[in-house]
Amino acid sequence: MENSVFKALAHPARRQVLTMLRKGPRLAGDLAAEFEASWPTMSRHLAVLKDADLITAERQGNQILYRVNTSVLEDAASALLGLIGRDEGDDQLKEAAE
Amino acid sequence: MENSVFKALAHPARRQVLTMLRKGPRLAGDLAAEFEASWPTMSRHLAVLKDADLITAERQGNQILYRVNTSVLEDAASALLGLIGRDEGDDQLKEAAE
DNA sequence: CTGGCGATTAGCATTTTTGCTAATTAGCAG
DNA sequence: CTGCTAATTAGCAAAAATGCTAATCGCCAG
Repeated sequence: MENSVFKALAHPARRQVLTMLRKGPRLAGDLAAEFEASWPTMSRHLAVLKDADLITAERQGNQILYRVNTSVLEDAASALLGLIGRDEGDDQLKEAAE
Repeated sequence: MENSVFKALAHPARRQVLTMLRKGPRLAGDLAAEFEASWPTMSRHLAVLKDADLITAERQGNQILYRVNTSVLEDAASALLGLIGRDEGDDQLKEAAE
């Protein structure tokens, strides 16, 4: 679960996909067009992201619309912040507490 | 170099090392003792973390003391939050793509 | 039904990561 | 120096990730 998220984030192309989805949902082909990699390669990157629940896919007739799943991204960021030394001992924290 | 950070975070054992370092610096052997993996394996995980600048090593006579580098961890968390398309509040970061 | 487009799946080769044992380095004590 | 402990590096094999081309699936127009 959490593991697949960080694994998914490990590849630059996949992080870039998330960056592209930041401004809003986009079609698979639209995303693939912006990469050097072949279409099937991008398709697999998208599958990895979907597997990690970082994005969701929605069919729109002929094409497929992807959108970012912000809550999972937030959880990951939270987990990282939780790794930063505080006096408490829980590895799951919800608030950035700034 | 963001890339090496996320790559380093991709392995559960390495995230667990960071968790252990959260409460304070620890000796390499002390860390290795808490894992099932062999000592050399842990040594390499530590090397990966050090490569990503997520931890720093300091010799203490016979042993080596590791401590977490919170700023890099913060940067990574920031990068993740930056991937979220929310336009309220904190938006200060360099990009995580590439 | 057929053709075409969007996208994924299959299958394969290459590279990277992981994890082990054995060998080595580094420091300290005598 | 020798011996001992702490930790890393070397070298290898197994597993996983990456990326390609070719084949396939899903959907819609005609």
